[in-house]
Amino acid sequence: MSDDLRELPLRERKKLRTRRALAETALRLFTERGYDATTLDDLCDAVEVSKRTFFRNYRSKEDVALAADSDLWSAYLDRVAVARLDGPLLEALRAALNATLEDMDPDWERRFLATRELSESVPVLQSHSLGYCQDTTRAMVETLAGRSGAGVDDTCLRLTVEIFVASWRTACLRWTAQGGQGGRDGLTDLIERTFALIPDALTCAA
Amino acid sequence: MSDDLRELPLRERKKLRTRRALAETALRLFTERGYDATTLDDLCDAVEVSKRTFFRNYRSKEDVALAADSDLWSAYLDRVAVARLDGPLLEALRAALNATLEDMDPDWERRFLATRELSESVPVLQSHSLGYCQDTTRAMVETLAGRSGAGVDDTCLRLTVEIFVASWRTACLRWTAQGGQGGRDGLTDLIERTFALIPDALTCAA
DNA sequence: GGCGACAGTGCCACTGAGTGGCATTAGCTG
DNA sequence: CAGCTAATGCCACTCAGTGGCACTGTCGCC
Repeated sequence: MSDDLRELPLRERKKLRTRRALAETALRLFTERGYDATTLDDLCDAVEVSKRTFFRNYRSKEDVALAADSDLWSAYLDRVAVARLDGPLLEALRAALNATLEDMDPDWERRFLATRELSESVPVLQSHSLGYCQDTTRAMVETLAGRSGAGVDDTCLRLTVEIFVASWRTACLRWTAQGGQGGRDGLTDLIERTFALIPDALTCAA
Repeated sequence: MSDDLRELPLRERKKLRTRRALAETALRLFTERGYDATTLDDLCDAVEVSKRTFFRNYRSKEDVALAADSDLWSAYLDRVAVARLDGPLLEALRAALNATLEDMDPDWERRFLATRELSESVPVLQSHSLGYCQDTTRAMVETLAGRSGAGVDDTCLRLTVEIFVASWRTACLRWTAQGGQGGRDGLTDLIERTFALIPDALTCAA
């Protein structure tokens, strides 16, 4: 994931730099001044880019705020697409998630925590973030269904993926509430414990 | 739920009528012309209301499109708040959902199906709709946690509710894909079958 | 090394969602 | 009928997001 490759054409390098500066500065401004209180003009001013350029890099104000989320999901999808995935699906998906988390850029963790905190406190970001989860779910179901042929019940497959994502979000929520305690390992740990709770969750009494 | 009560003060009646006209017309226009292609000015023109009045009734363009969703969730929350809920929580939540569905206004079913179809095809509505689910989840966890004291593990409780919502959405997705086949009973049926699939979903192989 | 092609950018004008303020209307009350 | 107040209409404004066009820095080619 650490693609600091200076071996790109100069144009690509510049563009990538701009992309990163936008995401980085956006996260800082949104956190410092608040999401609504920060206009895109403010952001573009700070990065010294025109608004038009912003929209060539990100589709919306929400998108740039959730860049760290997006990075994770796209890395995860890539991995699932090529991974072997043997044994119980739910377990395999979790293993792939752990592997993806370990492979993320060292700086990603900090950005991700800030993004999660922001997302918790801004409803529109929350919704948008859930939209990402949904898109990822859909893509995963397609990938997995295509791979195992028509042998697997579609509803069952979808349900598995939905439960996977629900567990991830539950773990993630707690991690964020703890201020990202334990860093990446802490998160992995919470994921493991949350998944272990699933059987209890199905049977626990009111 | 069928609150066609003509026994309200005249002012309230008018306001309610406007609210309903907005939701009804919005659903029709969004379906006929497309969500993006319909501006709020178009809608307000059709209902003969000022845009200012629209925003006194609904918080956003997405809100009015998802009014049927909102109706369901708010009715469901009301029920969960007063229901008895004995036995396994997941089962109790499902029973409460069935009961809520049965109690919905006769016309609600049609509106809901149209809303679901719209939501499937418009990303921003999809996200917003997921936001509703999330808000409902949060509210339910609070209600349930408050009721059973500190005896229940918070993470486990949340996980249960998340799995409940995930199952509902999976059932709902299929119902919508089938064009609402079987109406309300068909939906209830799908819900039952989807919930029955949960154990399989946890163990099914890749 | 100069030169054309072209991706990426800046600038400008525009649409449409959403808000605040204030005057006006219409329903309620005595 | 007169007075109160909630609801509405109207107007002006901010800001997200888009389309068009001119410009410039980078790359490839001779």
